[in-house]
Amino acid sequence: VTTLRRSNATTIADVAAAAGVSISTVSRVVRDDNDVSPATREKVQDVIASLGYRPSSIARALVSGQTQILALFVSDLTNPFYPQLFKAVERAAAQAGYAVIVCSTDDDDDTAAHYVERLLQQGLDGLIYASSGGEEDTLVELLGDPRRLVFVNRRPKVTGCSFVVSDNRAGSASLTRHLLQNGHRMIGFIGGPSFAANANERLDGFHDAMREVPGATALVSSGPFSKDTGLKATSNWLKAGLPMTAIIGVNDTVALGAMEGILDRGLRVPEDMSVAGFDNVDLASSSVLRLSTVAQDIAAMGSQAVQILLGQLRRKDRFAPTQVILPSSLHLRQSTDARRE
Amino acid sequence: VTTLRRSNATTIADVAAAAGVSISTVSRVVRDDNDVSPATREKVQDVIASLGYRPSSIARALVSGQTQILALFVSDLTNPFYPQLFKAVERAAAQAGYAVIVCSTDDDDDTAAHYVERLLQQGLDGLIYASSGGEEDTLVELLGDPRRLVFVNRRPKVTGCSFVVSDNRAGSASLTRHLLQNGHRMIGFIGGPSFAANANERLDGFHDAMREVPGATALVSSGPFSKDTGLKATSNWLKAGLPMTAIIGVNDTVALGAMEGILDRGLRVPEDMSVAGFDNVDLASSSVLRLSTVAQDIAAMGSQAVQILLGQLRRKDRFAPTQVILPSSLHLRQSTDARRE
DNA sequence: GTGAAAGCGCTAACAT
DNA sequence: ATGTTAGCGCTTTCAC
Repeated sequence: VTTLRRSNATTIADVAAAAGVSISTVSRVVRDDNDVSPATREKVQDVIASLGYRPSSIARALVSGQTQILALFVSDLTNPFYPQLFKAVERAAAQAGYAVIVCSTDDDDDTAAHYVERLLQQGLDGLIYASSGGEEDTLVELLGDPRRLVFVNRRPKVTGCSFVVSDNRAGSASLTRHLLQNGHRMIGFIGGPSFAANANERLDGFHDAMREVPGATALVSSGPFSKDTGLKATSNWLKAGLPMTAIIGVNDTVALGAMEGILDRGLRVPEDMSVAGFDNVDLASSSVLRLSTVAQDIAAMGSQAVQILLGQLRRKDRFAPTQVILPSSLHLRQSTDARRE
Repeated sequence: VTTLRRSNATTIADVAAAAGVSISTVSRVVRDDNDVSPATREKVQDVIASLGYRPSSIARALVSGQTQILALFVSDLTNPFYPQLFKAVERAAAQAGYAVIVCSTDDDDDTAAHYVERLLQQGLDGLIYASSGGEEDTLVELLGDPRRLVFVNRRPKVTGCSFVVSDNRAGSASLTRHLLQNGHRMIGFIGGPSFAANANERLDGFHDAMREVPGATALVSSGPFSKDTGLKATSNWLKAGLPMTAIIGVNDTVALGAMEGILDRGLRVPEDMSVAGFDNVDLASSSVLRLSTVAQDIAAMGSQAVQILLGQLRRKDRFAPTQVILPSSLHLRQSTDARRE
């Protein structure tokens, strides 16, 4: 019985035949394995080159269980934070010979779970989860091994997993302190969804700083990580006649929405209202925004996540999670230039 | 010889054993194949459910040659056009059971070629190329079959391939005509790199419209699709004292850069200078920009590309490329509100 | 140093 | 309607 389903690609058998050696020898050469005599090695390599042979990762995956594929879970690539993260992840992954599949979860647990199941079936080596929120245990359980997983950006509730996050609380506190020092006494904080640890930490930092100044009033609103959340919270506050003089968005996108709300109302930034955000997205430094923000080292976050993940995948002995907290830094720009006093 | 490399996953053999049927019967049930008696089918399905069996895509791929993996090539995910495109592609792909690998080419042919080689080795069913530029023939050759490829966003130079692009020339012309009607007589066009067909088409459309008005003066500059290109071109023109009253960016990012250049110079948009772009990126509608722009139907572009690609992959008979040109539409906002006369 | 052969988990003839 | 068997392209014992 001859199967005609053959693809046009050269196989290891072709190489072996052409080189007059056995398949195993070719395999050894390809994998840089043990002793192969220099002579045969060279001959095989020549044949490989002339035939343009490339080992099939699929066949390899079937026997090794490794696909050289990583997944990056994000909530929404439309938030400019994620493309920047992706670039860092992609670079590090590509360098190690891994491809990366991007999955948008929209911060929905079911969506994430479905993706994981499908990817597991398709054969995925590891997962970088940038938008953790709810059912992390389910996730770990599905994945079957904490080694295959690194959380990024949002600190997970589950223990025993590796993660790379920013020092959100301290960053937020230092931003808030800056505003307080500039004389602001009523500051609005537009937070994120309650399941997002980074949002909570930033809110905590905000309160930390506000509590240090007697008489300072904190306004807090929250919603999804979107422009609209910033816009609506700001409009509501403004409509209600609340006399705050500064607004902090839980990220730059929310801060942008806040700016829109301010401008739509005919007010100016920073003369009438200071605005600040988080992430230091590319856009923040633009002359059209000049947005003060707490910068995260997104590139480090991405590349470290990959390094940690690949390290865990490699090591077969017992596993200890790596948990890193990256320092954040305050970038002050014109959106918080005005002084109150 | 017993291999102990077994992964913890349930295999088709486990199911067969547990259900007391042969492997092929299980395979038939899984694939919804021909006649299996309702009784056995149900029994097998029960066992599958209770064992949590999931067929290995890798093993499947080895025999079928299909991995259910698509790739999306973009130049730079940091340009907000691409995340929007990705979302459309991802949705359509996921619906059909495909995962999508994103690759950033930075508009570099070598990078793209390397990615293709690696992906081919890893087993990739099809490719959506959103940032075509140079060596398309090499690409098609590498891929081995035009069926596996759909160009998007930029029309390829090679013939015989499917693509989905926007009606860039007409869109650009209608935008330009609008500016001319508003009294602008010296208009700057900041274009993209020469290898990008969409940039060239937009420039052509600009010239089409400008030529219709005697005495209208066209200023043209170009560079990569980046904010910086817009910023620099604008600064140069302004510094040179050129009396243009409107600037068109080849995309919204370039237009944003132009805005920055104008603001940095202490000028206002639109009072001193009208600005317009292309793509209608989410940010364009923001109150901080209110950028007039030629909108592309990005969602349609992405989903149609996937449909076409999957259709081509499915059909094994002879192949005829599908080439679609999506209409673009003018979105006028405040950035072009000022009238000259 | 090299080869033979088993097997990774599945699909697809080919029997029955 | 169901089972048997031969691969898919590779890695990996195990012999020699």
